[in-house]
Amino acid sequence: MFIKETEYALRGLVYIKLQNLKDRRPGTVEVAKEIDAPPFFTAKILQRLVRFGFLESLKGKGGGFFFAPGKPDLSLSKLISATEGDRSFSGCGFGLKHCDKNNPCPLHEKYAPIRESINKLVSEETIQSLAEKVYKKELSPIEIKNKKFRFPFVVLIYL
Amino acid sequence: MFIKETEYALRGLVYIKLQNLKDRRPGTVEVAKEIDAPPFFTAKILQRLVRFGFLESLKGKGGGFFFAPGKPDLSLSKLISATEGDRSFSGCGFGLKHCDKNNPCPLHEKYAPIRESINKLVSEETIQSLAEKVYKKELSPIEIKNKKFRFPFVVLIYL
DNA sequence: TTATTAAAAGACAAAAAGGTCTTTTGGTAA
DNA sequence: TTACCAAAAGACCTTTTTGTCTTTTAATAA
Repeated sequence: MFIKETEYALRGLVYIKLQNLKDRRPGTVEVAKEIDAPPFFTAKILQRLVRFGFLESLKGKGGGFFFAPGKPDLSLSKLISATEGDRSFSGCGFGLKHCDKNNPCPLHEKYAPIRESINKLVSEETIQSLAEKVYKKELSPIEIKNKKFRFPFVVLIYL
Repeated sequence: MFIKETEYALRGLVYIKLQNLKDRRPGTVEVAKEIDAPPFFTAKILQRLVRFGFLESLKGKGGGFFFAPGKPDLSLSKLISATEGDRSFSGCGFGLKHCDKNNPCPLHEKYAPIRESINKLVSEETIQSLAEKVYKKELSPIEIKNKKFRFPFVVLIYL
């Protein structure tokens, strides 16, 4: 499971990109509300993402967050590495420090292909590609605990 | 990524079962050393596993931990549910509270099959089946930070 | 240039995870 | 029955994660 920061970052970025596609620049309060995350915490996380260089921001009236037009897409893999640190993607698929074909753990044989699928997924998919998918579909709002959300709760690949 | 408790539990249980196969009942100190985990913390975790009913223990001289002979195998899935709580296996493959065929997140289509493989793996494999694999192979010791380990560092399925 | 808006910065606090240690309890063997 | 051994119980501590809030800085519009 990802830590919350990764979860909120992932959801937040996809939401921001989705709004960008509609020529909008959402702010922290809007983002937090739409992705169902704590507002102040969301603000802090978005700040970090800006410092990472993943995202641009503008202060003042009409300000908000947006992706720089020229930049290449941000893969999930890069985002996850940034927010999760060494926790994730530590060589072997299991988080084992020392597990490979020569020193396999008893799960190695069966998990290796799964691991590869995951690697493929997170390196091929990007924040932008996910936002595009949502943009094209325009999902109907769903209700959770008396709140309505139109934005899909993207993304917590966990186990 | 699993929390440490799950990681140590998984490794510890497989190690204990492996020793049981050799008619031994290892104690906390031995287990901790072999799986490279903090001794006191390992003790606490093994205690919890006994309370869960996954494992038996015997106090006093010659005491230690062992699996009750009659009992059915313990699937990884059951163990993980116990140690991780609601964190894991929350319906949808992504940890999304509300994501399915009808309300898919933009990753749903590509992650669903991965998720299924993982579910299959953790429900089919058991502590005992993993221990058997190790038992039959008797892996050569590997060296990590000037320490030698013969027991494979099982199991931290993470992303 | 002033008022307003919104992000940046950073202090602070609460909760959860990770880890340590001491005391108690229940066995074993001599 | 005594000495000893090893797990059980639980108090306690540290670190990390999660979350809140205030102050500062920068941009915009009037």
